[in-house]
Amino acid sequence: MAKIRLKDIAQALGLSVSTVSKALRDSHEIGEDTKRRVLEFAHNHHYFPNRLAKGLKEGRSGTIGVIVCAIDNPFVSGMLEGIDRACQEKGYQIMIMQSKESFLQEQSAIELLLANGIDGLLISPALETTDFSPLLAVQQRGIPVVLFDRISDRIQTHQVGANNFKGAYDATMHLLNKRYKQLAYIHAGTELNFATQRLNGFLTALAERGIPESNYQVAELKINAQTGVPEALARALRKMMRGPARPDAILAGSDQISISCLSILTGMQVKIPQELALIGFSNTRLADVFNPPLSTISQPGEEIGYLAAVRLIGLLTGKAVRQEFETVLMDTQMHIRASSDRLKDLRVSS
Amino acid sequence: MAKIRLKDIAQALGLSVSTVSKALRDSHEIGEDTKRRVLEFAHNHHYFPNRLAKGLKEGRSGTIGVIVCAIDNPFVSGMLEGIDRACQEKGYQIMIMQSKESFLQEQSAIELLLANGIDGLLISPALETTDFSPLLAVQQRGIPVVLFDRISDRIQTHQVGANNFKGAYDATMHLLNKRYKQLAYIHAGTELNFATQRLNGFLTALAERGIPESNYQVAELKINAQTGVPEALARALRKMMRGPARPDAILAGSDQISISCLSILTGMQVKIPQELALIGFSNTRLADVFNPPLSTISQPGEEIGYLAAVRLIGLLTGKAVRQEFETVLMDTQMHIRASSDRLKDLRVSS
DNA sequence: CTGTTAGCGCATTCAG
DNA sequence: CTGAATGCGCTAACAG
Repeated sequence: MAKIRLKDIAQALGLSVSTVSKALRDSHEIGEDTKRRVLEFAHNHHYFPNRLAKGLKEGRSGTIGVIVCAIDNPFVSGMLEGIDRACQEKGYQIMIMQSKESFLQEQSAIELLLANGIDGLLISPALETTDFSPLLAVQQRGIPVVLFDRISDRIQTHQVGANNFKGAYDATMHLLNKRYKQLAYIHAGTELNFATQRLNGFLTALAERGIPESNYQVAELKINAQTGVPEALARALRKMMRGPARPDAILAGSDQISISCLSILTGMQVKIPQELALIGFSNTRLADVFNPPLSTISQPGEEIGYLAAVRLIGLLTGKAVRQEFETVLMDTQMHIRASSDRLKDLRVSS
Repeated sequence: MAKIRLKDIAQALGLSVSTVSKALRDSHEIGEDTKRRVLEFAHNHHYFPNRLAKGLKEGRSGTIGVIVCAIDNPFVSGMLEGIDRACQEKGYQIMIMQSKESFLQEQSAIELLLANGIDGLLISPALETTDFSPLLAVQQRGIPVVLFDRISDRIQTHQVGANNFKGAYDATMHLLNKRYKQLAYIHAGTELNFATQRLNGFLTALAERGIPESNYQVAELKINAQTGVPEALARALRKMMRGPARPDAILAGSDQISISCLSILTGMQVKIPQELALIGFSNTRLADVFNPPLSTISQPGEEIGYLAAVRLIGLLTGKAVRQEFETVLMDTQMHIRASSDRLKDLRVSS
């Protein structure tokens, strides 16, 4: 079971290397008979072409670079699963790098991937990233780029993300339909496209229902090196609950905020949903087991990854016409659970 | 910002390709002056050696193959994070494949990785895998293999996993110390090494305390294509709770079983921990937010991944003496929360 | 239909 | 101290 090369097959069968190569690629200029012999021998001896040599020769590597914020984020790993599935189907490899939300790390990831001869780049930009020129440079080198999850209008290419506007809009409408009267939206900075879209969804729903400014509020957490989400959130919630416009329903703008909210409010002895309803953007599969079960708006992570990879591979194989870039917005899903359902009285009666 | 090669540097500086190559590798046979010029030019033009060419030439790829059951399992992605960190430090790339717990998929993953010229293999074998001969074959090809998470004595190599015996032992002692009297251990098949270790930890603790057989039970879930964990578990729990030896404390043998237990028991209106205590092996970070907060035994996933990768890279760089394989068992951590703490009366009083 | 040749980018002999 | 030549395994143009 040693490594077997074209040369070995050629020698064993008394053929030349190039004949074997062509036979394996089913070239028309090789006789059926020879093809059969070669294919059989190759199969029996577990021949696999050396990717390095093939890539070097063909000027392509069959590898796609993937940049995400962090591989151990469950939502991210779901998207990676989708990307992996697409690449598996099409015979591509992936090379994953992490930005850790840092623009600099993202840049060096890009350089490293380029050095490794990736054929295309799949990227979910770091939160820090506002300058998209490195990505434009990648495109100019003839390497297609596709954005997923975190999309941006500062670069022209295929993009696949979630319909955050609609997700927030629907969630807000849900709260209004449940007759909550004093709403709050909590998020962590509107720099990012998706944060803005969610905010707009929230505001649009309120406007459509004619809710006056006195009946809602928006809190933007200031996160930095010293202050993490939980601390900033705890402060904001305390202020909010003691303030004049104490909310009776909160929409949380991110996975971390949603879960921290639940945990902090529980710690503050706030009864959910009796005193305060909570619904949040989150992709956790464990919302059912929370206390109380948490209403969520979730994004189809795996589909986003899958579609983005398919788009990129399309560009790679030149099937797609250039300049016909499209932005796909996948629908989010709303899961109503006890935390935003004032009718149920979670497992007290029943 | 086009692709830049050794040739380009050579031409620009009026040198030969080989001189440039040597200068970049800091060869002693190149003048300091020339080195400086080359290094500066290379840096300014973002030169990176072409990995494919380098690998082809050197007969190594600088790539490590990683096989896991599923990339979107949070525990797995934590280990991948550790692996990635180690590889980042040492300048290796990783190529990740999934077995989906299937022996066959694992085999084809191995073949694909070999075809891609990996220098070493990091594997957490599929649950199905009982035949380790494919891995032995990999070793015989001179490609080092390191097992992580799911270790086995059927192959001789470095192995890094968690001390499952001690984890189960400690958890069982914890339950006994809390004066629970009727214990149950639920797991999903003892084929795997780690399942056996956990079972042994449970039994050893009971034996040391002289608990008679009538005061404990072990339930093994029969999982198959039709029956998933939740269904099998629901059946087992119903039977258990109606049976003669109704337990007052359960130790759950896996992440999925732990969380499903909590959710099913809650659905059955069983009061936790008043009627029944629950502690389980789990790596979720959200145990605090569960209802009630779930006591867990967690494994240091990232460290396991990191250490395994370091071991493998050690073998690759020949630093380690062969035949001196070691098995590292990392300590698990026990997090006591409300679900197994009969003293607290979770957030009724406070 | 099959074989010979050249070259992808790099590291490494071996000459100068 | 520097350069010319060789080959890693493969594909593709060109001969036979």
